[in-house]
Amino acid sequence: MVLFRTNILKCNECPIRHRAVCANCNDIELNLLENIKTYKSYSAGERILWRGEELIFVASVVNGVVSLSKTLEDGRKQMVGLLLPSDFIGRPGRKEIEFDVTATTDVTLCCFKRKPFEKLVKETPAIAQRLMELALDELDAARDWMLLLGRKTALEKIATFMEMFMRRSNSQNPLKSHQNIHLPLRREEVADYLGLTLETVSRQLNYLKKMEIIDFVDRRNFQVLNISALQNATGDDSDGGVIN
Amino acid sequence: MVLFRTNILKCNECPIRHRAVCANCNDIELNLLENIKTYKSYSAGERILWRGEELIFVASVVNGVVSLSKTLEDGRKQMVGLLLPSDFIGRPGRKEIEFDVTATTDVTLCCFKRKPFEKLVKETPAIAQRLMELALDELDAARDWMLLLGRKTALEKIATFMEMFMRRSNSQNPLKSHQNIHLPLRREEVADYLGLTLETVSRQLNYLKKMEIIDFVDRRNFQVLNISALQNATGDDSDGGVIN
DNA sequence: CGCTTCCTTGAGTAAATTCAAGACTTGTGG
DNA sequence: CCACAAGTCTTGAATTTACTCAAGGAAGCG
Repeated sequence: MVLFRTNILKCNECPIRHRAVCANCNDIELNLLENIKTYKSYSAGERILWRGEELIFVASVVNGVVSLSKTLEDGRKQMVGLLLPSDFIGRPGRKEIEFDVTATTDVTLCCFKRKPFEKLVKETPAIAQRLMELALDELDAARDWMLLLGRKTALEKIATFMEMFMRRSNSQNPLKSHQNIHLPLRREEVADYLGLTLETVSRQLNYLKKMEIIDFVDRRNFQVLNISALQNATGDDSDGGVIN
Repeated sequence: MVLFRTNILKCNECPIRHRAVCANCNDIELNLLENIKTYKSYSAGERILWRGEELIFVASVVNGVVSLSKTLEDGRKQMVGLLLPSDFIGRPGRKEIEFDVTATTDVTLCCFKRKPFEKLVKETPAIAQRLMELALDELDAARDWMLLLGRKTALEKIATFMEMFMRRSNSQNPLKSHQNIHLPLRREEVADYLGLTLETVSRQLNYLKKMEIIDFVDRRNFQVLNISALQNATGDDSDGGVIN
């Protein structure tokens, strides 16, 4: 399952140092984490954990994209989480997870054995608090996702998805058009994210292209040509939910 | 907005004492909560909080049902949370909420002013830990809900919903048929929960009746006549997700 | 009783799916 | 370097599912 062990970075040099579960830690607390961490790498498509499997480790995503998904008995699949670098896998007090965890791209994880980590959480409020923040952020995201799955049209789903990737992919200049956006998912994975079929995803993406709202560089790389048209197509309130 | 102030119960006599945010508290901690709590009541249909509104209090649901919902600009609505007695409204570190909070039935809340409550949370690990558990339970529920919204058929959605209410409504004898199940939602609210129209909800409920899987006592009260047929109709794994 | 709200049912429609075929990409071995 | 295979994506046609629109019936409330 584990392909190779990546060279382990010093926490201080870690790209996710200030966003991951360790974000609020001081140098002493960081050392405690450093002592129990190991890196594991997975190649694209590899299964990291199966639903129901006992969690022997918890982990932060260092790089790559990880998907969480659930499947019905006849194989219909729904993605229920998309983890980017600094996101966390595993929760305090949970011995197992009730979804599959898959490496969508090549992935490196910063892993902690569950039991020593949970001991550390109990003794370290900075970690406990950060875990809480991460869980609440996921809950917020899950609720927006539920609105999308339950009530948006295929076009609105695609537009929402592209708009989200636009914002996430370049957090420095979030609203500049014609920037390259890398899409780390195949059409089928986008479909599983949005509750659509891959054919519908393809059709709607090509519709947005025909409308000159987006353009393809290649299958996995896009540009947004018309940001406000894209945002209008999401179906969300034009103010993005901000009041006043 | 607030209709009347219910007589305030002693925490020790409170029906949600052992499931709510105070579940892990000892008598001393309970006293601290008791000193800052007030009760508020709302009648069915009343709005408790608007999206974006500043949270001046957080609360436990003492009795009644509270719904959390999001709305698109053209009015399409999706329920994103259904809170029953002992569930909690408001999260540590969150000044506002990004959904509407509505009393679905007559409701009594046990309210705490946000700032004193957050101070108490910081000083009381038992409360902080219980809040974490409640948030993680909600996250698990949200992920099952996403699978339902994204991938289940109308019939599977309805069956899943009824099966959930069956389990929740009588936790003593969870799997006995012909028990009365009270449904605290109107057809339109069920539709908003499931991402359907109210007509489709009505049709599928009557289909389950025609199949003699459920029976109506009246509009709001049902019996499950055939539990295994209902569970088969949910589309979920027959083992309920438990792996050895 | 009469009004309002809620629910049911039917007919026609629209949206997304399914099925099918073919084109483009990428990687591999000759 | 090319040929071929596997994987991925696009596009079209037919179908299905759930929605919309419409009407009427039942229940709850003053």
